[in-house]
Amino acid sequence: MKAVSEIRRQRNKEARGEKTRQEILEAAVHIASAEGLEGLTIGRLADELHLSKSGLFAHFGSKEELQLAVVAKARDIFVRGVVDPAFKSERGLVRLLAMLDEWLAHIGRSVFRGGCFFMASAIEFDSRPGQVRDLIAELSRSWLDAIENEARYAQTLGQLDSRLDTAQLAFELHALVDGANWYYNLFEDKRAFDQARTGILDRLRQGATPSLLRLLGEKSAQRKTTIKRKTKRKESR
Amino acid sequence: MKAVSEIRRQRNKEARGEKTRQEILEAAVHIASAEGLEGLTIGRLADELHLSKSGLFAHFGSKEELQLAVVAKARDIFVRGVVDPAFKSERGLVRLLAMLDEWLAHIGRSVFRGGCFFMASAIEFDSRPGQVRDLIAELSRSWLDAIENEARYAQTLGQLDSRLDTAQLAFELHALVDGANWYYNLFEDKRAFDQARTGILDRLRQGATPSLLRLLGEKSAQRKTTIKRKTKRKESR
DNA sequence: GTAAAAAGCGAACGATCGTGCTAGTCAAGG
DNA sequence: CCTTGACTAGCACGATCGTTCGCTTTTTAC
Repeated sequence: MKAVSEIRRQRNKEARGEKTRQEILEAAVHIASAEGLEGLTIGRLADELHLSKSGLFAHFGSKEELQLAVVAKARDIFVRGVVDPAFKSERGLVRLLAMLDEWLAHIGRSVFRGGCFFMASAIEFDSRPGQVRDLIAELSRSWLDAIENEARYAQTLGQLDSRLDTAQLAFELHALVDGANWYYNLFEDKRAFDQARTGILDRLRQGATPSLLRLLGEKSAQRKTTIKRKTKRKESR
Repeated sequence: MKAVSEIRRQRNKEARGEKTRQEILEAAVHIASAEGLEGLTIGRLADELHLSKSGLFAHFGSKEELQLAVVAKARDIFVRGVVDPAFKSERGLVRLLAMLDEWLAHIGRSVFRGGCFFMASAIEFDSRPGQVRDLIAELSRSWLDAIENEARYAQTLGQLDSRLDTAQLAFELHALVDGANWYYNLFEDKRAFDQARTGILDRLRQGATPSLLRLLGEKSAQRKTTIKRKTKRKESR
């Protein structure tokens, strides 16, 4: 009996409290991406959801708790939209490419109005000590590490030159997506993604072993190498 | 007579109003870099400068005017700290490298607590239409163009391969600095600049003509190419 | 069915936001 | 010396901020 009731309670708890909590966070993460985590205001959020300020507030207890929950929610969305799809690819260089492609596509889908949530909040909080900053840094670090790890695994598979500095590679790949996010959101120009992809493929080609070059050639048959593509100034958003 | 009085008046205007105005902007630009242009508050700014809110406010007339003035001030600082020094180098690839180096050094000096002012405010305002956003976009664009132009000039000098896509190159170089700014401010780790420099030199080497490779070799004699440097996990801040 | 617990609302708090209005200080011109 | 115009302070405004408290409604447990 107790077991059943607890399950019921659990189910119900998720059906009410947790459900609205998730709805709140769903809206909050979008506002926060546009207005910033600090610009995200409880009154505004309550209005948008037709809730009372106090009722909403009770779910979190403080603004910092809300911000932490929003960051966690953003991670969930990132995992579902980027990590999960990419991890369906086989490990190694294919997955590495998938991670970056899914990431770029995720940004291009404009899931958040303010571009990549983590890059925006990283820059917003980098000079603002506290739990929120720590969480953002931790999540950013682990994603950067995931990129590097996949590159290292590609080395063990003989897909990437084993002398390659994978930390350097991960930094550059990340930077290219970073740059695309900046360019796309500031200039509203989707060519950012082409440029990022071109750069990414160049980086990988540069470190690829001969056998792998063929694989890469297939994966991007339509794409010529940088040096052969002169600028085509055609707005394509 | 009229001319003299006007000059005097001008001088005085600069000696009083313009002087405090500059002092205000000096403080404002630093606060804005840490708290964001929106987080920059008039009350806070007035306290810091021991001025009354209304007295300070009168200098600008609206918060948006203040923000615009702050962005303009940030540009001045950027020009003085990055552009001017770099433009002492001879045109072409040397100057291109100087621009990027000065830029990285500028960020590394932590002139602003929140990292590169324009990257921070670009991300803050990219989904916030208005004059401020437009100004930031315009200044960012012209700096990116300046990088590309210098690369193009290097082509005319025969320092860079003429088949190189300079827009792509400028994008990647910018992205590397962008990445360094992100990494440095989030992780407080100066290795970001080494990684960015390594990437930059690799990009330039990649497009360099044979004669230029020697020049580059001198300019970075102590620095090996990426593929030979394995990660040295030594924290160096 | 009833008691307990969870969820949500309304009003109010002190603080601070951006912005006006009024009056006073102060250097410069006639 | 008086006027003028730029500069600054004081005060107050309505709005909104994060947060608290007490109350009502809904849901759950037995």
